[in-house]
Amino acid sequence: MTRRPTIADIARAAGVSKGAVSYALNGRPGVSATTRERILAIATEMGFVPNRAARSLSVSSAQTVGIALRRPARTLGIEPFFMELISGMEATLSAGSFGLTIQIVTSQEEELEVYRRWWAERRVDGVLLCDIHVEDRRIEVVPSLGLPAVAVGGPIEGGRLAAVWHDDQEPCGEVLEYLYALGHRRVARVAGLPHLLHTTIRDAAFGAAARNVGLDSFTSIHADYTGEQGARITRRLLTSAARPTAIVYDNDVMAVAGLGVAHELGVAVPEELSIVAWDDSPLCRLTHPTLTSLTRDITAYGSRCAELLLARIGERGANPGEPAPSVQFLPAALSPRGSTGPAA
Amino acid sequence: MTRRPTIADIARAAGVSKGAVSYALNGRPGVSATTRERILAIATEMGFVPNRAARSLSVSSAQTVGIALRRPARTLGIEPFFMELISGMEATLSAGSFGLTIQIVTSQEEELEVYRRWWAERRVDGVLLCDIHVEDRRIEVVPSLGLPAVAVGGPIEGGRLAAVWHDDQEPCGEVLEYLYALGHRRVARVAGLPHLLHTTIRDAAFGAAARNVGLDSFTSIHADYTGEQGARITRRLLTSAARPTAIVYDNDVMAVAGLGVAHELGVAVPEELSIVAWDDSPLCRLTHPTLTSLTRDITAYGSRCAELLLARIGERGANPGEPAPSVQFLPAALSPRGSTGPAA
DNA sequence: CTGAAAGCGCTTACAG
DNA sequence: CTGAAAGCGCTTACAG
Repeated sequence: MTRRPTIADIARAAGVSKGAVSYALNGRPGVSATTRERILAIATEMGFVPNRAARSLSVSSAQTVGIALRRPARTLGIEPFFMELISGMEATLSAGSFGLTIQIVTSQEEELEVYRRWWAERRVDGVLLCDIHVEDRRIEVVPSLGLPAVAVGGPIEGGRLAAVWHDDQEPCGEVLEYLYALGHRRVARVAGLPHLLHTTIRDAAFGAAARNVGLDSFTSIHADYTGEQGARITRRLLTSAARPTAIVYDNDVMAVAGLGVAHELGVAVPEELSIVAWDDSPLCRLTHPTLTSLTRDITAYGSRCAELLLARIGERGANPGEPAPSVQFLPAALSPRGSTGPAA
Repeated sequence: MTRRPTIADIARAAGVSKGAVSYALNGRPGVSATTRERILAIATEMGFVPNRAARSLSVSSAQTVGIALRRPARTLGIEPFFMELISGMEATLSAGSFGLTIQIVTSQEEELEVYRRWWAERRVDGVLLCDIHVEDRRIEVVPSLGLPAVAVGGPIEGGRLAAVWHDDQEPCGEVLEYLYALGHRRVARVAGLPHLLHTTIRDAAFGAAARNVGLDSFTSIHADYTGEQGARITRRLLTSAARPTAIVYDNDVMAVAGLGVAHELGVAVPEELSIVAWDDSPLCRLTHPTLTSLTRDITAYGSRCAELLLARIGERGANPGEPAPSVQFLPAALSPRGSTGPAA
């Protein structure tokens, strides 16, 4: 195995300067068409691939985007959401020949530390922020580092942090109208973590939709997205005096757990209980009955987030005063399946 | 936001050469204890963080490990396995201040292309290989590139590719003995993809165990790990003439789908059918009844793989002739839960 | 259009 | 123990 060819080798072989090789390789003016051709031919023949570190050092850009996932290891795997999101991001990143570097963290403090280090080391050019909280230090800290960033979810007040988000008002209305039409009047919701921005947005949207539709009762109980809490809360709901006839869950995992509890208690789905999962995933088609869900294209969502981040990186420092862009994505749509039916 | 401090800035402030700063920062001989202290103090005061690209260019190491995942986007998310594995890898990598870069690919050709590019660009120092096939070009190609690599799973014949694997004979025996003790005589297995090394190893191990235990019948049907196929095959098994009284699944997703089919067909679990899932995951505790599974600590497994890879990277070129290490991990252990019981 | 040179921010022999 | 210098492999003004 011999040493990898460098632009110096190509320059020598072509009888030109290293600068000329660089211009030719990068498709910039500065070399004639004929020498460009010749240089390119020699480069491919030698199997030349530019050294990333050298390039990064020169242009001071890492050609890499980072994502820090703050989830306990045991729950990280089970939600299909993240892998789908990452897969979508990665597709557009690698199309732009950007890499994706990933780190698991356990606290917000650690997460911010990772960002500071990554940015100081110039290891990444930008980051994607997940699970925005209502009071989220990242909203202030990350922009103030000068680190380009895009929040997955929003909208975000303040305008310094770019975000990709989607309207929840419409899908919340769609779900409750659908359940109402099926005759449901007592609906419960097993919600996500109360300090997540995204949960509070749904809290408001569902509240408004419940009033519009005219349900007799609509209660949200906050949980942590795990199967354990999904099961426990469902058990409580199904054994309560005024048992709901339909339950909406803020993620697929809790919905599947809820279905399990219905089986356990001998409550027939959908005859005695209708179940709706927010965020469709293959999980929702694994069960019997299959779960009615709110579908969004998470892969495409991830792609959109990555696109915006690349754009932000590209225009870095261009318009420092302007508010950060806030991009709206398609709202979720209802996919009716076997777990919903007429109220008993 | 001013320019980040470099070793030149520190050298100037400390009144020493850049070399001295580098020695001090890296804890190498070449500076006295007192100057070292002084340099370190100044560095921390200035908030110095070394530029990765510059370091990489000098030492020609990227301090990064890569992993290419070859799964269709729609199935990637649902198996908790990968996220848990990645989480475990990432923990030991970041402890060694290595980064993890990830890319999704769709074919083996593309995967090899990614490795070639990563290595040529010196973007990674090594890679982790997943889903080893029976006839796998990577086993030959990757070592011949000179790219340090560790296979997740094995053992691998040939000895040029390091691997971390675990014995499947013992857990296969444990499962079938357990089912036999419960009175099961006709057992079926919904297996993984037949061209995966890991599937063929289980094929052999289960076959041997079935003979040892003395089952009346044991048949393996190969599938692709998706819920769809898990469901379809289960439906076929449960409607066949000599219906099995127990089914073992090669992953959690197919097992959950199989349970759904049992519900659909009105086959009571575990009264009329026992179900065992290989690879315990939170998924297995989401259902009712909960699934008896073969448990292994995937996070720890990922850590072990990363450790071996870091060791391989460290000893790069040290013993070119020697066969690659083959590290054995703990075998899976049976976790009995609600989905198994006495045969009808 | 082309070439020679400096620079990115580190590390590491090599002399004193 | 310490300093001055070269080098890693690129990019990019700056002269011709």
